[in-house]
Amino acid sequence: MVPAPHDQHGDVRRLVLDAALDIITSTGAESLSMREVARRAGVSHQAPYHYFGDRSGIFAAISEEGFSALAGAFRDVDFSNTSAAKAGFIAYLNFARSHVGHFRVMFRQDICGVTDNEETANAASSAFDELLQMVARTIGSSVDPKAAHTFAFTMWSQAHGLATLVIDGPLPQKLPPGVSLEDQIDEVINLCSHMVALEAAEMGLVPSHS
Amino acid sequence: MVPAPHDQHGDVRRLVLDAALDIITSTGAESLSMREVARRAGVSHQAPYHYFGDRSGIFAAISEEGFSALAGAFRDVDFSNTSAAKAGFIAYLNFARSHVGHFRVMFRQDICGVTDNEETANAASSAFDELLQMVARTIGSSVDPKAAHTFAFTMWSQAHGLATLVIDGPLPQKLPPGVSLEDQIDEVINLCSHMVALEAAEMGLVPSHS
DNA sequence: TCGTTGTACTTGACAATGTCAAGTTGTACT
DNA sequence: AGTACAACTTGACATTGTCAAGTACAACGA
Repeated sequence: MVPAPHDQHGDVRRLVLDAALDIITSTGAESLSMREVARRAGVSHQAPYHYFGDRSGIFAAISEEGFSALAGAFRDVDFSNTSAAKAGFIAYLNFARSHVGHFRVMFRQDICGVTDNEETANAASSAFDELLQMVARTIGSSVDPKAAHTFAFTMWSQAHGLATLVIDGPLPQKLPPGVSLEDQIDEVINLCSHMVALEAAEMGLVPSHS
Repeated sequence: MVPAPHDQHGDVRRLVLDAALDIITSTGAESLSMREVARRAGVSHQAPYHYFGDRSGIFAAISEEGFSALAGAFRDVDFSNTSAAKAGFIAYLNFARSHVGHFRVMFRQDICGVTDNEETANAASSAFDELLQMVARTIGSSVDPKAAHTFAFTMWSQAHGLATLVIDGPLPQKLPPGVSLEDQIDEVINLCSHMVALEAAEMGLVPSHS
C-alpha cells in the first residue's frame, strides 16, 4: 500500500535535507548515505533522488543553503559594540559552529564544486559580496579594489582557518594548560582584529570603532 | 632487509599508499575506494587490508606521513632572506600545494581523527612543536607560553585558511580582474606577514628580519 | 466525463563497494 | 622436519549509488 503523497508533513524535501545535515554534523560528509538519509526521513530509498538527482545534488543544495545563510549572517552583523573586523570574525565563527553540517560541505569542491551548480554559485557570490562590503566598513571604501580584495582574502583566510581548525582540526587538543577552548578562540579573534586594526591605521584609514 | 615476496616491486605498502594519494589528489578523499586502490597498485582487493586494517587505516597512515612532512617543511624553512613569519607562511602554503593528497586528509577528523591513531597523534604533535619554535623566532622566546600559543594559533589560522581556500575553496574563482592567482597569494601572504610584524613591533619585540 | 499530462513518489534490479572468513604460499627459526 | 608467521589471495555477504519501470493522485482541457 502506497502512503498518501501529500502526507501530514508534506515537505519531504526539507525532511531529507535535515536528515542529511544531521548525519553530516554528527559523523561527517564522508559517511552520508542516500539510503540512510531516506530511512531517517521515513521515505523510500529513491525519494531523495526525486528532489536532488543524485548524491552530489544533496551536497549542492546544502552548500547553497549554507552560503545563503552565511550571506545573511554577514548582513546581520551588529557593529555597534565592537570593530567591524572583530564583529565579522565572530560572525564567521558563530556561523561555522552553528552550521557545522553546512560548513563541512560548502568548501569541499570534491563533493560539490561551487561552479557545478548555478544556484550554489550565486549563493556563494552574494556571500562574497557581503564580505567585500564588510571589508569596506573596516578599511573604508576609498581604497582601490585590488587592495580591498587582498584585504578580504586575508581576513577570510584568518576566519576560515580558525573555524576549520576549531571544528575539524587539532586545535582543541593543543590548548595550553589552564586555557579553555572558548578563551583561546576569544584571544585569537582579538589578536586577529588587533592586527587588522593596526594595518588599517598604518594605511591611514580610520577604523569604524576604537 | 625484508626480502621481496613473490613480487618484483616488493614494497606493496608504498604502492598502495601512492595509489591512494593519486586518487585523493585528483578526485578527493570522498572517492577513494579500497578496491580501486588495490587495482591501481596491481594487487588483490584485500592486500591493502593486510597493511592498513581498514579504510580509515589508510587515511591515518597518510595523515601521519603528512604531519611528518609538515614538521620537516617547518624545520627546513630558510629564514635568511625574509622575516620568519613570511617564510613560515610560504612554507605552509608550499607544503599544502605540493602535498594536496596529504593535506586533504590531515585535517579531516571525520575520516581519521588525529587522536585515533597514536603515531598520527605523535606526528601531529611534532609538527605543532615546530610551529611553536617558528613562532618563537618571530616574536621571541621571552613571551609567556599562553601568548605564544595564541600567536601560534593565529598564524596557523591565517596560513591554514589561505591554503584551504586556495586548494578546495572558491578563492581562485573570486580573483579581481587582471590579477593572477599567484600574485593574489603573494599579496595575501605579504599582508599577513606585515600584520604580524606590526603586532610584534607593538609588543616591543624585534622581528628577526626587516 | 474522459483522457492527458505532470508531480510525487514507490518497488525492483544491478554492479560496485567495505569488510569478514578462510585459504595459500613462501621464508625463518627451532 | 616441523612449527610459526608474514604476505598475500579467493570467496562470500550485506550495503551502497543509481538506472528503469511502475503506481497513485491532482489539475487541466475537451
